[in-house]
Amino acid sequence: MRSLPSAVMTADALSTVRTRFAPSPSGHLHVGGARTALFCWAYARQQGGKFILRIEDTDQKRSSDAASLGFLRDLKWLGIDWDEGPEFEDCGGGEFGPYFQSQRVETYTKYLDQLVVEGRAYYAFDTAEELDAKRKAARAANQNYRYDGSAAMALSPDEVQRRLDVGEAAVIRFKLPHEPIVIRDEILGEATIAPEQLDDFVIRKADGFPTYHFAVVVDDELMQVSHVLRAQEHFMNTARHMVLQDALGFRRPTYAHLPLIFNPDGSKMSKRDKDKTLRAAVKAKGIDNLNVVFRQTAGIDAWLKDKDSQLEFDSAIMLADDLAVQLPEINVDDFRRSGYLPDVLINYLALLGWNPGGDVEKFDRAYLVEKFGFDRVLKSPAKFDRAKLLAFSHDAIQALPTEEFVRLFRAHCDEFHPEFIEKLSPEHFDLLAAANHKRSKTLDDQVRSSLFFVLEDSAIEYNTEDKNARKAIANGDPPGRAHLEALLPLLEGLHQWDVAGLEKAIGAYVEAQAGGNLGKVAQPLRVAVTGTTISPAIYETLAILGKVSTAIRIRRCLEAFA
RNA sequence: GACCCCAUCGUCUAGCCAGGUCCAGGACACCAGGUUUUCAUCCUGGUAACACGGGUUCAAAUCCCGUUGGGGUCGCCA
Repeated sequence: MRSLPSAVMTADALSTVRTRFAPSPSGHLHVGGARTALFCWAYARQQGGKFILRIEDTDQKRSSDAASLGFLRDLKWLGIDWDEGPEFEDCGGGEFGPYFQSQRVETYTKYLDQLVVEGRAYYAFDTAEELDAKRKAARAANQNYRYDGSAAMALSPDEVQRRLDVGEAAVIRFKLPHEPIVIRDEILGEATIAPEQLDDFVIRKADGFPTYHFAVVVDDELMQVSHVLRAQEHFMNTARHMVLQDALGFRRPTYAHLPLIFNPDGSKMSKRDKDKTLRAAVKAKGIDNLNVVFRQTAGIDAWLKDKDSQLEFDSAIMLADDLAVQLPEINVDDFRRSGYLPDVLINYLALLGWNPGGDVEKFDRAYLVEKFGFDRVLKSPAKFDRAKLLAFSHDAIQALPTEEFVRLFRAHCDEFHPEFIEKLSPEHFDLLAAANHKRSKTLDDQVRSSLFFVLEDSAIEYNTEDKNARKAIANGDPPGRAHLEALLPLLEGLHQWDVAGLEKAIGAYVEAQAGGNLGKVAQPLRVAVTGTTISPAIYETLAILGKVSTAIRIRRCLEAFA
């Protein structure tokens, strides 16, 4: 270990790198949060420091334990492990806890009291309604609203105490100093904020909890956070945090504000986007066409009207199914369900707002850890491009050895599509997985087209109007229909029902009756067993399906197209 | 509206800080052709950007100023 030059050891410098990811536990981990966590983690790992996870649950209205657990799993799935924080599997713990802000209220109160005693903060008794009215009035008059603390500060200490004693609701506000505030940011550079741009902001809510600004500042100090990496929407907040640090005599961490991640249409990528999609679909279809379950669900009207309200996860899935709309993937968990590999998501996310320079864009965690630096983080927002993510996924899936793909596909089905595990023998499942490998872009994208394997024979539908199906069955000389009729007894008499046996038998038929053109025979077969022209290679498809189902489906198909 | 930040192909971006090697490179998407028993791949080729206007300079995508455009913030949310 070499020692640092003494010049670096200023009062503000924290010698050990400690980064933190500090989400509020509302809902799942979304991709923006995941990227912030990723960069925090990568920087800590690179510097041999610590990565801390802290749960910012100071909003009693929103917090829920189940939600906070959900994204711990998401983080682990991405391969982002934390040294300190909530204990989960082999992560968490640490000597600077508790890591849930709701359990640190006493600590905040101590510092809050200190500021009040020192005259740097004061009680204020305005109601939310009063403030709201003033804000609206200011806006109507085209004026900037700033809180006027003169009335609150004019209150004598005795008067304040008396009103507190009778239980009047009060917040504590920070008395903003009058000097300009210079924000230094590793990514954005320097910005000077005039004190008039800020006002005496609330640091303790009426319910006794600190506001975000206060809790962040206290915790970052106490947890010895050296580097704060967070989304750019917090840039202005930095000024508030800095004046609080000064008032409290705290050290100043290094700040780095990350560019935002947008939807392709330029709107901010939000967890509300799913509900937005659903509302639009409901409105387009008309509420009367909704499934009765939903029409009768209490609150569906309120949900339709309130842009901020969110449906429960299961309800959203059901409604999307009912409306036949695809919900946008927003959360890490959504991408997991969609069959993306964690390494792929990590790689793509890392490229949003950062890159290692040159033409390199495929890399793993180790490379990110080695190369990550604030100097290569972009300043402007990036749009999330699902097509590019899909392309990355495709490459990664194709690079997998087939045995590995089979293993991952089985794990994916275990969790999300158990019917494939239940209805197929282990051997046939493996054959299906292997047959799907080279057609797959994700672990999930061939599930829909493979459904015919697990459906009842009678559930296969033949759409005689379908152009491709008609072409396969009715066209040609002889037409596909004739091939099916000829093949039926041949297949029913086949003893070796596996890929090799089928290839031999059908291959021979093709040579003799279809001029060696496999497509002439494979396509009718495909339509017969799937109802569509889409399936894995035909021999694999038939081998997995089995002789009985194949024969039944060929008969049904011939009837349908008769 | 006020303040702060930003600005290269449709998208993510390299190049900019240390001006010339950039009539701007890569990837995704798109288009055309080819391979393939379907689908999906795969191969080859192509279209496509320095927001605009002024400066500085022998020379500007790169430096400066302005305009325009985009974003963020302005909560007892975080």
